Amino acid sequence: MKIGELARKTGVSIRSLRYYERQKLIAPMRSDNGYREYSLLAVEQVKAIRLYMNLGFTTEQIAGFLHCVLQNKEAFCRDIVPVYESKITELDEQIQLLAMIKSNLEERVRSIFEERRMAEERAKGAMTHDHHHDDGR
DNA sequence: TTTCTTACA
DNA sequence: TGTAAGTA
Repeated sequence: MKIGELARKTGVSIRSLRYYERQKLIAPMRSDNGYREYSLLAVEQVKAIRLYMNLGFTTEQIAGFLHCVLQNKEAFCRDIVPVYESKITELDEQIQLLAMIKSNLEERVRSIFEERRMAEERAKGAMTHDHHHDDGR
């Protein structure tokens, strides 16, 4: 099938399909006219690629274990485990970073309300205490 | 009409 | 990733 058909069957844009090829995730043949010719396997291949990209893996990482995954259904791919583990630690780091950003924002909100309270206190105090301001003379 | 490559208001 | 350009 040609790229247009594969795009329809997978829901992936033609642009992305060509990009995957550049990233060595798929290797379609070329017909005489230079058009990419995909086998029927391409459909599941692209779906697998989408799956791993959605899990946050880079195209480079995917290129590494894709073959094994497509044939052995992931269970017997030995070199895929370390990739998963590194991804997990990476996620832990991101979680920590996000936690810091979150607490930072929370702190900002607290200080805003704090300042507001102080300002309101000052305004209330000014009204109760009959302050006579001299005009200078 | 579809696909190809290259390049970017 | 989309899209325009100029082909084959």
